[in-house]
Amino acid sequence: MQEVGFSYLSELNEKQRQAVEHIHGPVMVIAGPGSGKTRVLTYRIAHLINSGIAPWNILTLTFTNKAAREMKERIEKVVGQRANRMWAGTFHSIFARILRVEAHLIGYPNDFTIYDTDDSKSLIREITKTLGLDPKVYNNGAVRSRISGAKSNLITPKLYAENDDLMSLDRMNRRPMTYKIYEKYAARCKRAGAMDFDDLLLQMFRLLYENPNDVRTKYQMQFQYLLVDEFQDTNFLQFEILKLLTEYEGSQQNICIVGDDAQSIYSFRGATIENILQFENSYMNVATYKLEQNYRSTQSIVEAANSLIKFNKNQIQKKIWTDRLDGDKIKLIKVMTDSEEGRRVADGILEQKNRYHLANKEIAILYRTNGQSRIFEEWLRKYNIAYRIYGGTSFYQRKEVKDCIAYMRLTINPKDDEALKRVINYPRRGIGKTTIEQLIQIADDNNVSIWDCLTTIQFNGRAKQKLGKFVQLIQAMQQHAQAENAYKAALFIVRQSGIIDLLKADNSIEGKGRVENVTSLLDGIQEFVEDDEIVADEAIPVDKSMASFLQTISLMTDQDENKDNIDTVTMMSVHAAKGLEYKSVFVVGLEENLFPSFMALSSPDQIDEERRLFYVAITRAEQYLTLSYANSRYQYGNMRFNDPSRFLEELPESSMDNTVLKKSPSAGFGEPKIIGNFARKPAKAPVLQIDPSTFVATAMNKIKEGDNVLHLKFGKGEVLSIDERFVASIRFEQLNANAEKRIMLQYAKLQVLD
DNA sequence: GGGGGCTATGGGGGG
DNA sequence: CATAGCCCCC
Repeated sequence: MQEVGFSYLSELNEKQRQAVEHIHGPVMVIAGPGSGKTRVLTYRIAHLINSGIAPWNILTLTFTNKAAREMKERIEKVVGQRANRMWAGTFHSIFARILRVEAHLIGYPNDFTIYDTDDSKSLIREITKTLGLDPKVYNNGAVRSRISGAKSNLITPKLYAENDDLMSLDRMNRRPMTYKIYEKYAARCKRAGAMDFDDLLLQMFRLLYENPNDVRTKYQMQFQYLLVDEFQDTNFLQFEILKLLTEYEGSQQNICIVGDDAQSIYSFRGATIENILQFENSYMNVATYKLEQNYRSTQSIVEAANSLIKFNKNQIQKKIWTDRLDGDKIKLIKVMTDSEEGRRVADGILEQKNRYHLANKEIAILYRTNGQSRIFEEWLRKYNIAYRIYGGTSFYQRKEVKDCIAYMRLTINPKDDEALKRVINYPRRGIGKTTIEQLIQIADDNNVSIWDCLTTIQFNGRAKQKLGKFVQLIQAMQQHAQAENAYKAALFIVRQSGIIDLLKADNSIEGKGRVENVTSLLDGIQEFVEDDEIVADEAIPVDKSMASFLQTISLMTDQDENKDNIDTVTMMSVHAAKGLEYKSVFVVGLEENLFPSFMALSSPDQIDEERRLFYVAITRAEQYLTLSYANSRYQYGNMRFNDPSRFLEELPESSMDNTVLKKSPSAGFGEPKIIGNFARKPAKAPVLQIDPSTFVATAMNKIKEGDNVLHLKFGKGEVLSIDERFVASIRFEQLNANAEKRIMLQYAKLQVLD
């Protein structure tokens, strides 16, 4: 066992220490904001490992992949590299990884496609049409969320049709045939070898449930210790899977859940606060620990949060407190228009940067809806403040990027009908609507995928030749994907499909942006292929296939695109800010109909959720909290007038800064112009002082322990050890002295120095 | 089969 | 306002 450099137990308060040391049996930790929840989780895992539990017997389910990665890095500092053999990730990514090995047992290909929300909706639309239903009544978004809700509650299409409550609600909404769409939708996904996000959970459940003797036992034995973060945002199905993993003859039920009912903000996607409330009833002898001391925020902020959350009906009783009496009171910016709000917030940021010497990355602007980002973007650009927007229409949702990805999906899984429909006639190759509709019909009649139709049925006339050429194109792509790495295969796809030529023909600014986006996608794949650093589990062979790339990008969360080393102001939705903290936070758009959202106004439960969301927003702030609202703003083309948010009145007078703000110092800027639609690329790795032209990579068999090496990304370092799989542990000068990077020599960009 | 232009409609949060 | 879907015309 590796010597521990310091005693982690001494870094914990009494309650935290108890939660860390209680390693056997079910444990529930109720953790208020900033109460050291992450610290408890990481030290608990470190403690498990130091107690002799094998890392690969530990499964940690987090809310983002980034959170999992950071947790591993922190644990590594305490117990050393073996920490990397533990399993940690989101529910979706861990289950996807397991299903990639086991899916054939439940009738899916191991190379299954993951359907995103758009794929699901377009499939639902198609089914609605073939059933002869009115697509306006059967709104695909509404139907999708019904199906999603059913799946999240383990309701099969058959059970759905037998469920009076569900059926009568559908009748009330004039959508009585929803159950039929659900049935067809499930069959079509299966036929396409595709899983939607809910399926990653549902099929994982099926896998365990239907294979009780072998597979279920295997994973029960594997995951002896379970930790679940943000438990308040799990749904019924997720809890059922956890139960399957922990409930068996002789189980010690070593499950530790961490959460805060006051921060439950995902009921719209099926999360139920019931899970946290029912946990104590689901297991025998649950030990509960409440973490109530807030180490993050100052008095004003904690007081405001406490006062606010009291307006909610139901909650687990707790008293959040802080001993940080320093810090400013909460400022409120009141303005007439949304544009003015943008300017005043930018002013505020500039002022804080000057007065308190804040770095950009210590500041965040949080909003209720992603659409609000544009105005702040304009003003920050005007003020030359570097910013980064998370979420919203992300890079991978851009049309040109999705088109390329659809070809890749089709190459990996030709049964993927949604991908096929997207590209069969893009770029144009003379396969028209009629032909495609016929194809869909034939596929449906024979209950096979469209691809199977294309390759088995003889067509006549014009269509025959055109369809034949398309099949040949995809087959050529498949051959390249087999023979070459993901980058080269992607390059072939982008060129041979004709996409890149088509985009290059458009010389407008937008057109150039699209070409740039495709280039960025290719760069991203190359980076994926060439990356020599191991960040995931050592136990699992590194998979650099195109299928692996596709899985990675479809399960990325908004926070996962974060590159910490870039000094930018963060802009994101409050939902996306969950779990994060900033020295200074601006929560903007505090108006009725916006925050709380107009969608929530009719239901007290939904207002409570909006309030919890606001609670999450203000508790992200460590030291400076600024709130703002505008009397009027443009929404969907119209000027709207809204009252200040009711939540503002729920904050205590004593926390608020009531001094009248001086007129903004920068009133000379005038109204911002709307600047063109710039392509937003994923952030590149930071620039290093290494000259690539003099860099010569050393062959892997020439690198040995004790060598001083130069790495293109991490700079100078020393090779500490090399294991049997040619993974080198290297300590880099410019990184934290405790952090060792594990570099795969097979892909390494290392130069041995004399 | 392809393209252009018009209209209706949505309108939130995300793995 | 943005966009999807539709109709109509070539």
